Amino acid sequence: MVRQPSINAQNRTPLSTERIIETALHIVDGQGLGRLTMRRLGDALEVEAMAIYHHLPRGKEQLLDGLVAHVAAAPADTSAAGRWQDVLRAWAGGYRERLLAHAGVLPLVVTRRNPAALTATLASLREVLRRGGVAEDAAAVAAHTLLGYVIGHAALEVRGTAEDGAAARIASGEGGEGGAVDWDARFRAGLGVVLGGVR
Amino acid sequence: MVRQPSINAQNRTPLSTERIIETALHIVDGQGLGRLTMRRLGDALEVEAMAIYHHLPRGKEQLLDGLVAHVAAAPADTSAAGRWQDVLRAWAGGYRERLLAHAGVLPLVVTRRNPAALTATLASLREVLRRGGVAEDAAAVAAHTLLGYVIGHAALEVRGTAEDGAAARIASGEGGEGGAVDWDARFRAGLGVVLGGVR
DNA sequence: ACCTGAACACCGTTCAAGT
DNA sequence: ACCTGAACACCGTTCAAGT
Repeated sequence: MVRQPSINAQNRTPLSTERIIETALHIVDGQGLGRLTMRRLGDALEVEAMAIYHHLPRGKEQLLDGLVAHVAAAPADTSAAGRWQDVLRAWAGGYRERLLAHAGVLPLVVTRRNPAALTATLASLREVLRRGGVAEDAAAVAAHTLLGYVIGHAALEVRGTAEDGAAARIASGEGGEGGAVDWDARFRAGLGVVLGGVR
Repeated sequence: MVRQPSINAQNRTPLSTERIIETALHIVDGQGLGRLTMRRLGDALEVEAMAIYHHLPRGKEQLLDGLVAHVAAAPADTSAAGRWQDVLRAWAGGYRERLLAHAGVLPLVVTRRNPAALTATLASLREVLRRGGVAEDAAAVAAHTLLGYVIGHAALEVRGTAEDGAAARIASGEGGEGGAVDWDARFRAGLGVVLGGVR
């Protein structure tokens, strides 16, 4: 493939941190985290890989931090009307979908990268509970428990537990649609367990 | 460093899958997942990196699968006496410690690798609940919820949320030992929320 | 200021060869 | 059967150079 750098360089929309992160997320969603390399990212941006370092001086580390921030920082609506149970149920559903849509970054969310992303989310959950009348200590525990559950459940879900499906099929005979786990229903049920346990 | 291959090769305990996995886990625990390379693992085993492929034909993929199996496959004691709540509380405490002791492999547990490891653990939780008199459907939900919570909480804990500690310090004034989060207490409290929600 | 191109020190893995 | 050594196709990153 032949390039015409000087011509392309002028007609291209310039590089930006925003565009780099979004392109990287697109690669991870489409091909997996293992195929996200600086060189491939450069190709997708129609730029030499080394140009990325001008916008992200800390290199790939900073790129991965940006991905985590982009998917894990999704706070609950602290000004929403209604019971806190409903507000948190709605948040949890959205957050789960977000994590599943970008399952490739889940391992990064779990690693130490980018403390701020999850902390903002955690603070919003605590705020919803406090405004709903839950005591300070119980709110801190519940916020942590809820976020832990949502992340942990998403992790189990992503792994796709084929054997779990097989076990359910054996236990339930031939009823239903063939024994496949209904993840939506199971998530909602587990969410009920968690929210129902908050005092 | 000069080697004497023929002499060393004879005096060394031979390579085995067991020894390879354990040495790899030692590297991950001590230096982090990012520093686990086939060449470094070979050095630690006092062997050329390529010798590992003779025991793990699928290479690094198989090595990582082995690490997950080694830490994530820790089923509950299905024949334990006492209330199921106490059995599961004990299991959860042990499993959490296991995950925290090998925090470097948590990202691997979260990824698709090795479905069998978590499935065996999940089945044991369901069995404890069923023997305790919980209905089939509720047991499946509770097992999933519990495992999800323990993994998710461990993930939050590993990230060490420094900002969370700062927020708690502001909210609580100068009481206690300086406002640091008591992770043990928080884990137990969250566990109470989850177990208390099971019908 | 923004991007390129060559170079460096690594990776995982294959493959022929040794014992 | 078990291990070695060279080789291949990649990595992330630095650095001098171009515009």
